[in-house]
Amino acid sequence: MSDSPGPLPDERRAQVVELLRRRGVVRVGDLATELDVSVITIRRDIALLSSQGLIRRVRGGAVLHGGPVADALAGGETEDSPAPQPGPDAEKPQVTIGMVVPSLNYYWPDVIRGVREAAAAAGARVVLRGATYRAADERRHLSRLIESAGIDGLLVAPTTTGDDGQALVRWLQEADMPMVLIERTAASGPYHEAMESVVSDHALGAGMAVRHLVELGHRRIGLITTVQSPTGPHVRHGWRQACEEFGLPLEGMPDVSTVDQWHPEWPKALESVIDQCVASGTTALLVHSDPEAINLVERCQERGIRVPGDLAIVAYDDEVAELCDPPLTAVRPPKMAIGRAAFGLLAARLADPDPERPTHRVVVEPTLIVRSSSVSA
Amino acid sequence: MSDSPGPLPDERRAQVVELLRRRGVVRVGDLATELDVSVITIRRDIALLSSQGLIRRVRGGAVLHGGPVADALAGGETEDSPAPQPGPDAEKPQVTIGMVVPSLNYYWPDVIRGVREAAAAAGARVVLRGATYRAADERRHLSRLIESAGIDGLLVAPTTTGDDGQALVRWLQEADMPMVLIERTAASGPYHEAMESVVSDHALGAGMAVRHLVELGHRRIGLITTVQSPTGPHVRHGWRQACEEFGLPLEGMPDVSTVDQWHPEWPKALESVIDQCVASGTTALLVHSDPEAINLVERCQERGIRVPGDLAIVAYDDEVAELCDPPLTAVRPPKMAIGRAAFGLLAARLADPDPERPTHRVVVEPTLIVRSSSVSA
DNA sequence: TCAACTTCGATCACTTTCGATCGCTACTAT
DNA sequence: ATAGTAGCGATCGAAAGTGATCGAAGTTGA
Repeated sequence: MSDSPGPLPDERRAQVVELLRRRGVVRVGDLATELDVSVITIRRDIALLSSQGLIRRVRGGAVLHGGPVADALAGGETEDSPAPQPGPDAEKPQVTIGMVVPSLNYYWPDVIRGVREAAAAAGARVVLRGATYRAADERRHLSRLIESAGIDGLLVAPTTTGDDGQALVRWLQEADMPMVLIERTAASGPYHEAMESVVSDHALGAGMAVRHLVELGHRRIGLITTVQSPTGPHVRHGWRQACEEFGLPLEGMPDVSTVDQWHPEWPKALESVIDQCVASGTTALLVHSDPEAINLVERCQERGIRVPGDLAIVAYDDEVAELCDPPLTAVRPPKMAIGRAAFGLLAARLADPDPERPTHRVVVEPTLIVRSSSVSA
Repeated sequence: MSDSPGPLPDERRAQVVELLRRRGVVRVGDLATELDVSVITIRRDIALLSSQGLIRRVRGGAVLHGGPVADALAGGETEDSPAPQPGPDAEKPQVTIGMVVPSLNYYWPDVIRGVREAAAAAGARVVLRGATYRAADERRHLSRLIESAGIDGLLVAPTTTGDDGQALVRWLQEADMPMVLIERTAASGPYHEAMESVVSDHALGAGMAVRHLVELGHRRIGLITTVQSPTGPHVRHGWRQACEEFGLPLEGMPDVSTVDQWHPEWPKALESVIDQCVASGTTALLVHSDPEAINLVERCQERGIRVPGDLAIVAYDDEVAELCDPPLTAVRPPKMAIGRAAFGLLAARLADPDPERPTHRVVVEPTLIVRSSSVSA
């Protein structure tokens, strides 16, 4: 060894990478001579750098990832000379998740953001498809995803009701692909084991709304949901349970599953609902979902019914509740947390070597956002 | 050391950083000579500066973040030479979890193993305390853990029933420390929001047992649990639900919550239970938990009642079910998965910068293990 | 197919570097 | 004046890095 000390080990390794970047190919013997160390040291350096995904080791030396030699040999990577991955782990192949949601509007963008955020943090890729709340359409998207190369698992919010929905669920159960249901539940197998799922606790959310209204002194609290909403039954269950817990009257209270605001019958349904509130002395109403709640508030004002003075309103979903005048108190499902938890659950299953990993179901809690439609100024 | 005092410690450290900025790489020996201090002083300086994220320590010296060496090796960082993080903490301190379980026997060792395994994978430390199924004892352990230095979060399976249990839960809710309940649930806050928890789906487990027995042709299925078991009510709920789903008779069927096998009244209770089975024509029995199931099988054999020929038995917990003769079919809660999921949930909360992260609850599915006590040879 | 040559990696010995521990000194607060 | 604390340096065992050797494996040419 020469009089002056050579470079530090990491400094030398950086030189190896730099020389390789310049030349595209390097030889062990050449580097040993240039850097004034033994060939075994250079071999060890190259082995380490390769294991870190920084260069590609070949016999006698190394080549640059993305350089002409590596490109010509693309696809012929070995386990101790892998192709570089953008993820944090050079040797870990990138996981690809297929995701099918019933809509790319309204509720779902925040769930999707949660999934993407968690996937980005984990170095995974997400292939997203938006369907249309119809089982047949959903199945078409799912078939294409499953049949396409490279999908490791599925995040899916399938239609589960009706004959078509039940058939879709059975088809999913037989798909033999890791999957997590989002905001849906289903059972499978001879003992009705549940499928893995991540859901909001809508019953608890509705219960929060009822408790909030009871705290404000209300005792006649009604419920409006829209037909065909998968969330509706859970909201109704929670509303009923909480009313029973407080001994509130259910008999004669508005308990309506109505058409949604796009339906031609909506204006009549809206009048009927308000009439029922007036007739029954209802002083507070939980409405799923936001757009219907906003319409209801506007129509009340037109009829001289003050909100919240005469009728306190709590909306559900908190998508656009804030835009109402007055801004609506609302129950907000934890959409981004749902997305993150769904990705996490699927990733845990994909990463778990145990083929008999038990099914996990995750329930995430909504938040009550108190605004002006339930509390007086 | 020269006559005049050297620079102040922080002054010297600033010089280290400045020299590093100029040169890109520095050696410990060189700096020690230049700054007229020992190499150990420079090593300590470099260690401190690295922990502050200002420089990157390598063997023999340091390199500049963003300098040529660091850039060339980017992506190849090791755990003791991490890339600088935007977070407040360049060298993430080890997370320490306190864990209090009601017993270090029977059910809990596998849960503890699950926690330890997940903690080891995450580089976290677990401080374990075994209590005695008494709220006062549990509270004593918890107080000591909370008051001790360095506990970041709690995994706890507290007594939740009785006045003492409810007081313990309220005390936990006010503790202002991240925690996850294991195999327990509790609500808190003005809207009865749930505390974070990881539980086995014992109702589903009981339902699996009933389905299994129905598949074997049984229609008169009884239930035996032991008083004061936190699992018992969930098992009973699932048994009832599944019986109702299949339209099985509940009236007149054994539905007993008995003393456990250590109780002096156990032999009489056992006789009574078997008498009820004979009198009611019960052909199958779900028994929580294993030791009582084994005792029951033995006593049946003594009375000439064949298992499973005359009475099919499914045990619950699968701790020692296999040791029976015949080996018992049993429902096995997912204990290690529970431990892993509990640690994961707490770790996710500790890692999440969002102070309003919603509460997550995880439900994990048991497994039915079919052995000889329910199927004929 | 086989021999010759090149390359690789395991093993061992040696050197360098690191960090825990302990003792000492200087400084500060009481 | 004294106790406590911070900073420093020496010592020593542990860990990391390096080089030599040798058998094994891969490549090439006849």
